[in-house]
Amino acid sequence: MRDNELCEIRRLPLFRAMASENFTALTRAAYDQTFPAQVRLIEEGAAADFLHIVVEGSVELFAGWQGRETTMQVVRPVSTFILAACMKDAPYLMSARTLEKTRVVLVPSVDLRAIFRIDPEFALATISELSACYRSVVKHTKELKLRTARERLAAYILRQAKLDNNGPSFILPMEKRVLASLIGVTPESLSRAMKSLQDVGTKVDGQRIIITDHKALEAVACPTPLMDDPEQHEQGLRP
Amino acid sequence: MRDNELCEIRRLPLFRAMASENFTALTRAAYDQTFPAQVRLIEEGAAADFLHIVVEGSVELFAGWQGRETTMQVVRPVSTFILAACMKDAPYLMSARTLEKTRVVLVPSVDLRAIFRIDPEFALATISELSACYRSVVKHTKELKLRTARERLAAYILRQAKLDNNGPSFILPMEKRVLASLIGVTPESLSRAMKSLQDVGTKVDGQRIIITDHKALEAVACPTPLMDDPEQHEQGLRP
DNA sequence: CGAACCCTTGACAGAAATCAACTAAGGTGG
DNA sequence: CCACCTTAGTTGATTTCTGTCAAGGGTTCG
Repeated sequence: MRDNELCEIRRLPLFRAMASENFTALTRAAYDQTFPAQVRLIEEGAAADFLHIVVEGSVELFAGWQGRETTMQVVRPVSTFILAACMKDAPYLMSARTLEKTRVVLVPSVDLRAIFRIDPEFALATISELSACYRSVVKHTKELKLRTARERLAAYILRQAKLDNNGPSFILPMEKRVLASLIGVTPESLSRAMKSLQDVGTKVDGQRIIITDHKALEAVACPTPLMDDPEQHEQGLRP
Repeated sequence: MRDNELCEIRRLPLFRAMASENFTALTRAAYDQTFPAQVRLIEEGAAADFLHIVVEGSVELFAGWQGRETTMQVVRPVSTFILAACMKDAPYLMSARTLEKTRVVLVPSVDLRAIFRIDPEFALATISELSACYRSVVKHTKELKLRTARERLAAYILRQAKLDNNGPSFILPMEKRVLASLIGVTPESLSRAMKSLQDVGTKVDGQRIIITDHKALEAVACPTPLMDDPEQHEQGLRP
């Protein structure tokens, strides 16, 4: 594994405080790999053998049932995913696939579980990370149950703009059909929702979203920290 | 606090393995209280001062936004709730109210955070508990996005019957309007969904649900461990 | 150049919310 | 003990929203 990545991983909240020798032990057993787009990394129901860390690219977490499929989360660098399954040694609840060319570091979950038993700092960091993950899903669920499709889209746009330095425009970080599934609608419905937001301060030009009237958009989304503020782990660490 | 409750709390996975003196320290600072029905225990957005443990009765976790409201979870004895907010010292994402006369034990979250720093066993148990909480919400979210209202109701009925010794009938453990909100529909829609399930092996008599054709109901719900199996913490500890 | 694939648009169907009325059950106070 | 009131639940009529199906434009990639 390249030193470069090791440093970035080490900087993650999850690994920042642990003892050096334990970090070394963890990453010695780990390996990193680069995948092309649309590669399945994880199949839901399988045993949780590896903690995954996205170093470059992006990964879609999704779930299926009876021929239906839905996007649960999109993970960007540098972040981990499926920590909970690893910690409980339980089957993955979600599948994962790369959305683009993606570099992933895989840490064997047996090593993880061994090390959080001997490194209190790592155990504390794990608690913090899991709490953040939990709170993220709760926010996602609240949004699904409390906001309409149009409101969810408006809120997403405001969140994404904020992450992108709060500029007046940004490029969607995923395909629209993935975004549609993430916010819980069909691509057709997303398309119509986008259109309907053009009356309230939004312009769409391909993958670019332009906010022309921030106040008007906020009037639709009514953002609140209890649904819209990202948990610390969510945006990942930018290089 | 009564010895009786102390024992039950001590038996919880979260507290089972920790050192005795730490458990004593935790519970010395704690106090227990009994509330009538419909009392607000927690307001979303408030600081997470106490870990709550339901000892008797039941508590509804719910969230609101813009005048709308939705039930996120119903907690029954003996279980904890809002652990994640306590661990991160972050604002509660959900409100809580008693559904009936309920006895709750309150553990100051400062003490919690102090003790998981010095008691590795407690830290490990916390990791396990948080992972289970995370996985529960993921399952709830998957269900909302992948199943229709009718399918969610069918799945709920099968899960609840299983918890109730897999008998041919059971009593709904909450009011129907609360169940409706939990599965993400209006009370009117729940009522119609119940009716529509009468064609596929279900009978309803007030609060009692009778399963007359388990196979037929399963054909609607298509239960899968990845959505329908409870995480260990969910059903609580029965006395 | 053709073949996918993504996105959009339109027409339609289906699901669920809303609004309103009515029943039934439980609790309160006379 | 009964009349009254409140509230949960049901049912029907209607509207709104979202999904489905089908078609067409535009892009990318082999």
